[in-house]
Amino acid sequence: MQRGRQLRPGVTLVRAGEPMAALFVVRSGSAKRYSVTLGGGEQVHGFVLPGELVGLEGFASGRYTCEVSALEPLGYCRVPIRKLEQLLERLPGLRREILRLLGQALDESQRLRGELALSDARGRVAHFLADLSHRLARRGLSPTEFHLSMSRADIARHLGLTLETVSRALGTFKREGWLRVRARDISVLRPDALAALGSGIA
Amino acid sequence: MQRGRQLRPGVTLVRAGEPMAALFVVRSGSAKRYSVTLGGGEQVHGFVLPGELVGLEGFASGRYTCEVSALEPLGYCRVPIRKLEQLLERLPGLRREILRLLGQALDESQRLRGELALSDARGRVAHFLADLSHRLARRGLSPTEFHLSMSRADIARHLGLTLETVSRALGTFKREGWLRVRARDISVLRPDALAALGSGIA
DNA sequence: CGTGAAATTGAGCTCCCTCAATCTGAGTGG
DNA sequence: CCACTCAGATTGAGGGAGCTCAATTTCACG
Repeated sequence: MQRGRQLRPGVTLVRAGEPMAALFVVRSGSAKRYSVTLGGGEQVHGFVLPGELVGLEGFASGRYTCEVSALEPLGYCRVPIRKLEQLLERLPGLRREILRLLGQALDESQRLRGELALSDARGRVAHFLADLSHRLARRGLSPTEFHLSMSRADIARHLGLTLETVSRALGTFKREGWLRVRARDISVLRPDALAALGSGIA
Repeated sequence: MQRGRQLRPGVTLVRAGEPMAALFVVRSGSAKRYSVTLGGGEQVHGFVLPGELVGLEGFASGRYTCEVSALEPLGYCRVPIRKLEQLLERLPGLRREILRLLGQALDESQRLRGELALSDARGRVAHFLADLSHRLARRGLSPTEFHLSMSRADIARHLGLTLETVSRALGTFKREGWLRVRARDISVLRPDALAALGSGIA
């Protein structure tokens, strides 16, 4: 396990198609996971927060299948696959842990897919914020006051919307008194309302 | 590995919330993966074809997170987790294989999510058919002549559409000469056109 | 300040959803 | 053999959510 590495905003951590030589654990900052479509557009798969893993999809073919690039200064650790396999040989607990992490990623991805299928625009944005809030809280950060490291366009491409629609949804939440929005700084005033809307209570 | 088991249409193979005691390999027939929303609706995650695995998401928490029920008479094998862990202890190849399978499931789920985010109704239906065709072909079945074991409503709930829209999309494809549709029997006449539309060439 | 990118806001239009009627086909009983 | 039934699928009409295009406005950075 190699640690203490650092990346500047905009720099790419892994590229689609590269052989998967390592997993990465994000320590600080945030990153964007995306792939480039045939038309040249970006398909945003999600955002990586501190404490989360990068590169798991690579197990499928031995190559990464999407790009991950830093949105903020990104601190991370690198876990070489060779090293990981050696450890898996000896440590049954780690075996279970890596299976758990993969299962979690899978479950989460499916839940996100369901969200897309069921919710309308406002529901998706609400869910996005509620999810972000939840993940920040798990890392001991404030679930109600945070900074969006990604643009409205990134959020839109992640949620299958346009950036205008994302902006309007935020505007609605603001008007309803659920949020305070100042550019990319968010204050959540009514987490319950967001969570409800984001869970398909709509 | 216990084999030769059989299930009747409509019967449930695993239930959400049950402890994950085993993985399942489908041998014949097909199944629907879904979960029940708070409102009582079905959220269809996908369909399981012969040769595919059921239960992988269970690694996340040790419990299954969605229901899987047979659409047709379903032949399957049961792989107890205890047994699997014993084998993982001794067989490095199997360790890599299970990681590969989980990675594949994750990658596929993310690709599906992207599809939902990018495509319009016809694109989603085209992608659904192209994907089905591809998966059948991998199992040595005909990629151009097949039977849909799921209802239009199931397809719709899977794609985040209404059943009417699915029906209309199929109608369009038929009118354009891309498909022959007779109830649930599909003949693909222009696989290229479907694949193109389903890949976001739209 | 000044400049350019990002975000907000507005107006019109399109695609899909909603609601409703019709059609098809498989299973049942007379 | 045929009428009946009922679920699933198709088709039609109308309305609304979100996309497109375009004009400001706000914000970050020099």
